[in-house]
Amino acid sequence: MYRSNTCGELRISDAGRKVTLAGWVQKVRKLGGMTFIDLRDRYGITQLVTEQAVEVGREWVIQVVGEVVERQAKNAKMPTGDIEVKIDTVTVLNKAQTPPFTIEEVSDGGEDIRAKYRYLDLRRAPLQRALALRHRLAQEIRTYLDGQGFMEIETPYLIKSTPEGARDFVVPSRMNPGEFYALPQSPQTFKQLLMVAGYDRYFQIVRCFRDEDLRADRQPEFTQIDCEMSFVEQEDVLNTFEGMMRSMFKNALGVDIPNPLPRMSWYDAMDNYGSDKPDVRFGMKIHEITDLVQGCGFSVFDSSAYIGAIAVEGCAEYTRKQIDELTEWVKRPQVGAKGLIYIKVAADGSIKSSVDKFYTPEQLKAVAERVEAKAGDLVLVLCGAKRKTQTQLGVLRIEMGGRLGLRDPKVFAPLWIVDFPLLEWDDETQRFYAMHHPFTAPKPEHEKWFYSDKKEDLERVCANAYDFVLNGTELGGGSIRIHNADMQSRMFEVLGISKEDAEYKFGFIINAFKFGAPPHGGLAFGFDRVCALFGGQETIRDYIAFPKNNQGRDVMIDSPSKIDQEQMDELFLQSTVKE
RNA sequence: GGUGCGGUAGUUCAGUUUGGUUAGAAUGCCGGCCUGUCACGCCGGAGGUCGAGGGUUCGAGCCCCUUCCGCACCGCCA
Repeated sequence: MYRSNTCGELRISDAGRKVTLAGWVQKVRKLGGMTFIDLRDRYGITQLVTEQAVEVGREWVIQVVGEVVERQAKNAKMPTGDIEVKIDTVTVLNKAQTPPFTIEEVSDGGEDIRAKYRYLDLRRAPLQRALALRHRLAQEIRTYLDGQGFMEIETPYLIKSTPEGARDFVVPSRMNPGEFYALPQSPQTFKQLLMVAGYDRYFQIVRCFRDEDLRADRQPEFTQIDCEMSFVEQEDVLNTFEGMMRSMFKNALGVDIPNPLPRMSWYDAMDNYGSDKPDVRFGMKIHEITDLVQGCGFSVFDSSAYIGAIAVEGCAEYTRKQIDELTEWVKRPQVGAKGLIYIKVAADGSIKSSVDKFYTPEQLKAVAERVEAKAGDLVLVLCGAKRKTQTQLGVLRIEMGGRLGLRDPKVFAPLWIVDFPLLEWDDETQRFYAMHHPFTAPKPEHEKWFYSDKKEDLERVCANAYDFVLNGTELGGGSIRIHNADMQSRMFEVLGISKEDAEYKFGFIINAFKFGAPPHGGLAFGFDRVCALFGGQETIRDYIAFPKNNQGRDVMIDSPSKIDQEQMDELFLQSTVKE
C-alpha cells in the first residue's frame, strides 16, 4: 500500500493516527534541527515535520510514514492547517530535476515555458481545478441527457471533405492512392443520418477539427456537445437544452439561471447590441438617431445611411485626451470607424459636443433622450453603412463595458438568439452562403421566398435557427433541419453548388432523405468554451489538458513534424516545400 | 495575409529614448547558520551565444536590414 490517505483529507480529528502519505515535495523549509516539508497531491497539501536529516528536493516523489499531530502553530489558510504529520520514515520513490518554473497557485513561469512542460503545469492547482470542472460538466451533461432518453453514439473521424465552411484537415489514404479522408468539422451529416435511422435522441461529446487560424478561444481540435432530435420543433429543442444548461449551472456552480431563458431575435440583437452574440450583463444599448440629426448641414451625418449612438454611464468628465484616445481606438483597422462624435451631458444637465456648431442644444438634448443618457453620461456616435456601423458600435459598447467593469465573469446572463436569416449574400464572390449551414431549413412561412429567384426575396428568408449566447460569447447553436430531398437540392442550388457537385459531395444525404427522413433538428455546444466561461476565463487553453499554441503547434511533443520519405512514398505524397 | 506588443541569468523582468568600464534586480539553484516555519529568516556563492544572421561604427543588448519564435487581435472560423 503506497498510501493510507491523500494529502488533502487529514484533519484535527485524525490526530494520533499512524498514516502513510505519498506525493510530490512542494517546498522544504529547514530550520536548523527541524525540517518542514509541504507534500502535495491533487487533493491538497499536508505539512510534514521531522527532526531527522532528510535529503529531498522540489518535486521529488516521496512516501512518508508518520503520526498525525496537532500543530503548535496552526495555519488558517489551508484546510489541513491544524495538523501535520510527524515523520517516522521517508522513502524516496523518485528524485526529480528542479522544475523550470514553480509549481504553485501562481507560477513564476511564462506561458511559453509552461506549455513546453505542460505535464508540470498540470500539477498546479488552477489547472487541476479547470480539468475537474470540465469533468464535472461532462458528467452533468451525460446524466441530464441520459435522463431525457438521449443515446450517446460515436461517429467516424475519417470522413469526407466538404466544400462549405471551414478548411478541412485531411488524411491521406494508403490503400486508396491519391485519395484523402477529411477529419470532421462536426458530425453534422452523421447525426442527421442517425435521425433517418430512427435514433430520435442522439448526443455525443465529440472532438471536431477545423484548419483555421487560432485564437484564445479557438483550437484546431476542439470538443462539441453534439445533439439531434427527431419529431421536434424549435420550441422543443430550446426547452430541452436550456434545461441541460440549467442543470449544469445549478449542479456545477450552484447558480440559478432564469426559467425560461430570455430570447432575442437576430434583428433585435444587431439593432440594439451590434452583435449576434450580445453581452446582456449590462445595458448601454445602441440607438439609431439618423432621423434626429440628418439634414442639418453636417455633411458627415448627411451622407451616412445610418447614425447610431450609445450612452456611456458617468463618463461626461472624459478629457480631450481620453476622447482622442477613444477616437484612435475606433479608427484602428480592427474596428474600422472613420471617426467618433461625442456629446457630453454634464452633471448639471448642460450639453457639450464635438458638433455644437451644427446643432442646437435642443436637438442634442433630443439625441441624449433617445439614447437614454442621464446627467453625467457620455454619448458616443458613429455613422456609416447600417450593419457595419452597428457592429462597430457593438465593439465599442463591449470595450466601454469592460472599462467600466460591467463584465463581471461571476455574473451569468445567458439567452437564446433566434430568427436568424437563412442566407447571407457575399459581395466578393457574388453568391449566397448559408448563415448557419446548408442543412438548415427555412421557416415554413418563408418558403415562398426560398423558392424565388429574386435576391431580395432570398435575403429575407429566416430560419428556425438559434444560438445559445452567454456573456457575449456564442456557446452553441443549431437549427431545425431540412428533411426533404427536394428542399435540400434547392438549398444547394441557391448556394451555387452544381447538381454534379452536390451529388459528389452530399449525394449520400440527399439520397438518405428519400428513404423516410423524419422532421428533425438539433444543436451543438462548444464544450471548451462552456468550460472556460463557467470557470470565469476567456481562454479555453486552461480547460484542455494538452492544447496547441497560436501556430497550431504542440510545443511539448513538438508537432506537427516532418515524416520519413518512406512514409511519404507509401502515401503517394510529394513534398513541394523547399528545404 | 494584416495590426500591435514581446524575446536579456533556470524563471519573471529592468536596462534600448541619448551606442562607451566588468549587463543588473527579484526569485529559483548551491553552500553555511538557524527547533515552529508555512512567500521562513540571515550570510555567502555560482549562473548570460542579450532569439538568430548580416550591416553601420574605433566600439552595438541599444542604431539599420533580414529572419525565426511567443502572445493578443483583424481577416478567416458554414
